[in-house]
Amino acid sequence: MVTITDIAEALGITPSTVSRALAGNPRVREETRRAVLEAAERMGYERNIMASNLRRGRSDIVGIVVPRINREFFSNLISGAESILGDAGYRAIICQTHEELDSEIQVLHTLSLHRVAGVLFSHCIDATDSSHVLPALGNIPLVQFDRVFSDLPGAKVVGANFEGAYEATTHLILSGYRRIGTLAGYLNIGVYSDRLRGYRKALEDNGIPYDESLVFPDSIFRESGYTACHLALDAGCDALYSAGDFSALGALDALKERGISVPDDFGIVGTANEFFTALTSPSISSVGQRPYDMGREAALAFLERREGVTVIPMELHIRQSSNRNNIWLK
Amino acid sequence: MVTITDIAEALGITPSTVSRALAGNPRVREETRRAVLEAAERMGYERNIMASNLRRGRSDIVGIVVPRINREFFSNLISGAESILGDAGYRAIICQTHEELDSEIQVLHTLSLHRVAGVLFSHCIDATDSSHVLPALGNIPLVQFDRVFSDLPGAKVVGANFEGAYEATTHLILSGYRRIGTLAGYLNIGVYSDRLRGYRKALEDNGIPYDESLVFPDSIFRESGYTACHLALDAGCDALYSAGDFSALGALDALKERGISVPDDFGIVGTANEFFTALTSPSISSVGQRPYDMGREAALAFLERREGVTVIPMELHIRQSSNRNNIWLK
DNA sequence: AGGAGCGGTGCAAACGTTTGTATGATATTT
DNA sequence: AAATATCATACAAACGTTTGCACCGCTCCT
Repeated sequence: MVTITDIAEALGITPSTVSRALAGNPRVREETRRAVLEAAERMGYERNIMASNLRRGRSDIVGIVVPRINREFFSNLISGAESILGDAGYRAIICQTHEELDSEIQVLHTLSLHRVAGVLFSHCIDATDSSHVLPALGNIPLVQFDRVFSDLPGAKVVGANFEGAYEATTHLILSGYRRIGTLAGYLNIGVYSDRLRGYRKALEDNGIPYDESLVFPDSIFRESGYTACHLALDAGCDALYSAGDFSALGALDALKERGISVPDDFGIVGTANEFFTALTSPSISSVGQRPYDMGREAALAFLERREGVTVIPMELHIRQSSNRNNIWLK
Repeated sequence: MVTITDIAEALGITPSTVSRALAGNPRVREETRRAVLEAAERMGYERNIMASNLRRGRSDIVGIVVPRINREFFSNLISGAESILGDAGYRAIICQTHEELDSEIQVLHTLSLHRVAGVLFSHCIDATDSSHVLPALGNIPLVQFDRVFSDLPGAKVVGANFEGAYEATTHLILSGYRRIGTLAGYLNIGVYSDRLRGYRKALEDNGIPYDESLVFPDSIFRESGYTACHLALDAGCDALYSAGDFSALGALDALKERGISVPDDFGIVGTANEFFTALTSPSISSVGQRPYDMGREAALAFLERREGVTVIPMELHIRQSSNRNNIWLK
């Protein structure tokens, strides 16, 4: 392996000058700089990242922490973040917490030990408050996305959850559904409480009283969506706004089981715009979160050491599950 | 930050002894070792990974290189690998190539610069031969999985593609389909050529002549599957074994467009057992690859510095798209 | 009794980079 | 002309760990 010392010897100068030349430090003569770059190229020099990291006290790696990577939302978000980080000379190290708090703490701590340059982070469902984050992470720059703790420092990038849920619920109302429940997520998490607020506001703005008995919290998985949908049906619902797509899928399972026709007799809108929502029968309407853009924004927020909250608009994708009487499509 | 020097001073010994004690080196007295561990714990010592990496010339990070992370197969494989690597004290850095050769070379090179402890690797479609790998990667331990170059050193972990395709095709034959084509993948890639061989063998073992005009290569995406299925229909096919699930989905699109009833008049089996295959109407039969196990095996192969090929069995999941006359399910 | 073997520890040199400070040579000011 | 500023480079000390080698004291052998 060729080092800066080798280059220095070859040129009759010292490693420090080589280092500065390579770093683009203005305190080295242009002529010297060119000679160094030429020699480095010719000799096949490649900076020893580990030595550089040790000396500078931090690495060129950014940690991306997500609950799971096999979600359309998170995997696309990661791709978006990678595209920005890569251009800026950073590498991403992707970590899954599998929705487990212990794993989340562990992961943050490991990233901290690796002195990563920053962490892009979406916390797991099990994390009810942020008290574990800073102790595990130390003073490493933090950017939160999607599921954020508002009391933590650093930038936050979130979808327009309130507006998205508002739009989805309004859409159900305009489609003529009258008793609209919601498969709410975990209400201690901001994204889900925002969606619930949006749902509620949409009802109230349309003169429909908000009925807490039609709110089914903690249902974002297929199983819990299935169970909650049965309860919703028993409560007389004829539509559901679901804060997740997997729970919307579970609801569809329940409706099929009961032989209820969707969208004729029951409407559903999910959230996240997972790939599969377009494939089910009926296909599932869903409020999409533009994850790729969120990933890019999160990466930019890190690079620019941004503070404050960036909100990414959401988009309603109307499909069969809410397309009553075919009034929305074709 | 507390260092081994701090611990050494606190105990009146030298950093070298502390280092050896922490590493579990047998050349340090048991009593000393306990004292060091106790002091380390008490003082909140945490090894500086960057210094350790620099000195040892390698890191505790393992690179996992896949074409895309938003595939059920790859994301589950990653989870499997992570579970093993984590227990062994390694961290995974996940890299996507997005099926682009340039990106693949870049990624391997970056991992090499980071002196990762090893690389678990599945190459992209664009890579027609292995000539770029070793130059970019240097002498870092390599484990290939799924899409492997047989001429590269190191362990390989692959699904039983031949057997899987054989089973799927046999299943179609037993279902009474008579003119069975195949949506083959990129035949310069081992997994796909193996699947084609399995398909062919199954036909021949059942007295059906292999007809090259029913082989539609390069179709593993939804679009290419759609196009190829139209061609297959024109060629008189009444069934397709597809080497991918997305192409099977595309085939379903084409069949719906033509109003052909599946599975009554046409049978399909895909490959990979993507989540969505169970959700379409009709649901898509698929040969699954047990990605989680493959990930575990790949990680173990790295840890044990294994050589040679490990084959993971595949499983046929029979769903509606090939369940003619309801003979297989219910 | 003298030397060999061994268990436990210390010494010091790495690993390759970065960076504060010193140095020497010009250029600029008074 | 002397003092001062400016520029480009050199010097050397880090960063914290690991590890070959040296060393010391002890036991065991012949």
